[in-house]
Amino acid sequence: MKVTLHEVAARAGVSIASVSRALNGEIASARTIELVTRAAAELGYIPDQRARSLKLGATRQLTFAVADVGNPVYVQMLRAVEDAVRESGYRVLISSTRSSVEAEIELLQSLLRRHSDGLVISPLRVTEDFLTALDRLTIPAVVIGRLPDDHPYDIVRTDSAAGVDLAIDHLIGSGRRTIGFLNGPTDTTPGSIRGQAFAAALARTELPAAEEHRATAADFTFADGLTAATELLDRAPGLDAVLAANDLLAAAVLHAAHRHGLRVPEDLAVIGMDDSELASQLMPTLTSVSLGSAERGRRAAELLLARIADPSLPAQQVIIPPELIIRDSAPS
Amino acid sequence: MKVTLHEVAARAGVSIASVSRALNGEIASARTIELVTRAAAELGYIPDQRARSLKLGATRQLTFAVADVGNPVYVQMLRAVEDAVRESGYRVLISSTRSSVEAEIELLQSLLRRHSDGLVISPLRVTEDFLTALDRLTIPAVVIGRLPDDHPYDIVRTDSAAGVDLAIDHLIGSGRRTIGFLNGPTDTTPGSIRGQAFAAALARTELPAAEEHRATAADFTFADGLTAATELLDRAPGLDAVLAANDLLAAAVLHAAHRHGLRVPEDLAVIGMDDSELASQLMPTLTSVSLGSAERGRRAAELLLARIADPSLPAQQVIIPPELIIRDSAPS
DNA sequence: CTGAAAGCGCTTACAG
DNA sequence: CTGAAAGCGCTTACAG
Repeated sequence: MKVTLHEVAARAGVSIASVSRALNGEIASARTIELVTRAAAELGYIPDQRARSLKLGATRQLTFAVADVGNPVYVQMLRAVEDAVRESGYRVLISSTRSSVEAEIELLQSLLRRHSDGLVISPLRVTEDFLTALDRLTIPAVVIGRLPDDHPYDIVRTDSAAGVDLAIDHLIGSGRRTIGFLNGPTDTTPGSIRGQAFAAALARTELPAAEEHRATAADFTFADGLTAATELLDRAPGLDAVLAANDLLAAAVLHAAHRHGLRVPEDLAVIGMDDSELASQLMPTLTSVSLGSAERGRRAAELLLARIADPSLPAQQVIIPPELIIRDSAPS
Repeated sequence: MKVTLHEVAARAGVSIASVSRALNGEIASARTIELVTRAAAELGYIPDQRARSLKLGATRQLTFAVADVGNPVYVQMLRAVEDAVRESGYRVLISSTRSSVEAEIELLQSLLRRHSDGLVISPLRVTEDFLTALDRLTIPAVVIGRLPDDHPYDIVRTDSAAGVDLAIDHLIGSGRRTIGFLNGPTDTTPGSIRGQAFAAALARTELPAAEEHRATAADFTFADGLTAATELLDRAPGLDAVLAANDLLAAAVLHAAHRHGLRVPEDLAVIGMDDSELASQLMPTLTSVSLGSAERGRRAAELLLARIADPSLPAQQVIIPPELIIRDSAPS
């Protein structure tokens, strides 16, 4: 038997308007508050979110869209988002888009149904269709990543090119001379940026920058990384270091190296990117470029809350600097 | 500028009732359908989920509550739940309860606000308060795990005791004689069951079953596992195998073994439980007891959908048998 | 087949 | 301070 405002009002002997006011801290007499509070408690009244939301125009739900729940980098982001948002009484809806633009666009369309008050999205591929769908959105969105300049969204991103530089400098500094790169798909934002950054970093040095020192995995996953890493080590036996575009790909390099009889870090130094929890779980522990995933999550959530509070705010761009976390796979 | 039924009705020159019927495939003339469909398309009309939900009593949202988004076992469960539910047009809301009973109870209470039509929950600790909150729920819930017998919920669980047996038999079969156990907190359901199963399994054999061969991590995490595993190997240097209560703890054993100068599997065989994605990412790859997490997720989602469709269904209990997945950390 | 009306459960001007 | 009423955007008996 459902208990609504009416039941509480009847029990308290007041109108439903008074119940609503008393419960929401609006103006009400002490006596009303007393009666209503007791009646509500006795009946175990809980306001219906949907009705409230319909009336108020806000759902108190935020959506956080990630490309792949299996990628550990999102774990920290998600926790940070939840923490930043908890105080404000929002619930966080996680949506896993499976690295598919279609799924992302579908999500954006479903958001038009107004089940969320805001969106934090970390798109892997920024296509025209994606941008169109994003522009159609009727709720605020914060993008973790990059967007063409003419799209006025709040953006939180890292400087992964600088991150690549940190990694390369570290490898060179520790005496490595033939550095390979295992990238993810280059039609993704991170794949494209990191790939270019790697080429640029090598170009600044005297080091060999052969095409066969680079490989591209079909996706940013361990399984695809394993295939590509095996190929890479087959093809370029002279490598003494490999930078991988994320930690899952780096884990794959560790495995491929082992199969090729290479010791890490003695024969081959390996560096990942993301500094996810996986980095310390691997063996040897993984030197990784932290791209501030927790920080990005936190800042994105804050920007979103700020924009929900005041939609007229100018769009902001926050850049989180990368940091090299040195562990055993590529020591000093 | 918001477009509602009224705008579509005005443009199509019909009543809002007709718009609703035409759009929902209710009875309507071909001409009305034609007019309405076009008007809706031209205006980019998207029905408001909240209003629909309020009227219909259903939100088309399901909640999936996991203890820790950082635990890779939930990745497969989540994917399976999403897949099983996709066809039915439900959105899956992931809630991360951070291994805290309080957070779980808070979640159950928030569910009373009716933002979800159903819940799949995998509780770590089944306390009285938890059960009370579960019983108060006004929407169907499916539990992944165990519950006292007198609670008539749909349950999907594995037989982790049988899983422990598989692991022990495998270790004995491959010549191990001094088997340690790294458990998670024993006040959790899995911790308690797996701990007892380990004791029982050893009791059936001739093997030594000393108290100092067992250790308990403060939580089912890598970090807590590392502390406990290090202690265990310090205290019991004679072990030739360790079974860990999940894959994260097993990863910790791998690290602790390395620090103790033990080779895996030569000096120490290691087996995990869950057969999560982490198992093949570790090095050596981890032999692990699959507890059918994807299957549990899928079955739980199916039970939930069935119960939403027909709340009068008798409560079911589904048991997924475990399976040993042999990899390098404990080969045949 | 169609429209006017009621109602899902709330919140909030508006009178009093 | 309080209550009656309107309305958020839908769906669906009920007449016609």
